Amino acid sequence: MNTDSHLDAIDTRIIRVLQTHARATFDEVGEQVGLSASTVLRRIKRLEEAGVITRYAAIINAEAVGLGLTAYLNVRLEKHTTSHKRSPMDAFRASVLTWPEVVECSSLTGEMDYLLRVVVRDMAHYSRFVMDTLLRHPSVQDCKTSFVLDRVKHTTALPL
Amino acid sequence: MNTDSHLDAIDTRIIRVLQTHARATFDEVGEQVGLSASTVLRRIKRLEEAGVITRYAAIINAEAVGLGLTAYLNVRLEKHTTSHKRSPMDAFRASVLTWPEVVECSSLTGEMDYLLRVVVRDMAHYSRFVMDTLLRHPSVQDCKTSFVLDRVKHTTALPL
DNA sequence: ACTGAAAAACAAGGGTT
DNA sequence: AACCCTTGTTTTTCAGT
Repeated sequence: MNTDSHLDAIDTRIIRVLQTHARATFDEVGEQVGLSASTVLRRIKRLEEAGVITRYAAIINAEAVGLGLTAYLNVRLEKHTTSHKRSPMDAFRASVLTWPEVVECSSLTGEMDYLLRVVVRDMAHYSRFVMDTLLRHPSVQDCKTSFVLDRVKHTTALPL
Repeated sequence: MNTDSHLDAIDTRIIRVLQTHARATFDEVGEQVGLSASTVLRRIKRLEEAGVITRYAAIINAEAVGLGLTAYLNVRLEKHTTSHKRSPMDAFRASVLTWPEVVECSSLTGEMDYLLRVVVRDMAHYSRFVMDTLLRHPSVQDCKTSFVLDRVKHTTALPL
């Protein structure tokens, strides 16, 4: 989790390959960057240990697995601590981590406190999530939904 | 790219493993789901060919590679076609695909037309992107930025 | 630091139940 | 549809440059 992991040009090129082809063999990566498989192996291991590469993910077509609806949800929390134990913020964060529908959650500058990306099967499921789970949460004051009509671009690759 | 790829319980479990461990060997996946490596291989190949698994991605720690600032950008487009060639929508979409800072872009219901997630090195870079690129685009009417203060949750794994 | 060779592990296809 | 077995490939270690 280092902030300055002093990557050289070859590390950057290796990362670029793995961002789109995470199952490439060390030989294949080596061919792309002009290095032997064993050297590539050592560099990738170093990047993993330094926390630069955090994990490898298969990217799944949501519609193909029956998850046809995604929404962005702006959430505003209560401003006051009702209990002496912990803040609404901490309670909300802990809950978000347990809700599988929420695939992404960030705290933001601006009027709304959090932006969630929520992926569900259909509108019935979405409605249940908002009514029965989100709005019932004691930390949540209100929320605003925007449904995704079309995904124009969706990459997991950072601009390197 | 099928919408009904009739996945059985084992396909679902294989996907769950690969979503978080995309470089696992077929043996390792097989151990998790109780199947032999060759059977797992055939099922994964089938999922790839059916477009259920679209690709494999190494997930990179943005801060560790010097990309410390991420922002959500709500964009509203011009409503009128100024040229007879194509709509502002098409022009905007085509441009978004060429802007590397934009890692995510969806069209939404609600007041704003598009939501972008933008990842950059620092505020200077962000400012340049908005002033010199985004707002200069002929299709763009206006935009509103929310900066990410903290990532509470960020998974690439769908809730299966 | 990188390479190349050698051993161990793995992938991938065919035959069998 | 799944398993086992076999062959070719890949990973991983290690001595050498």
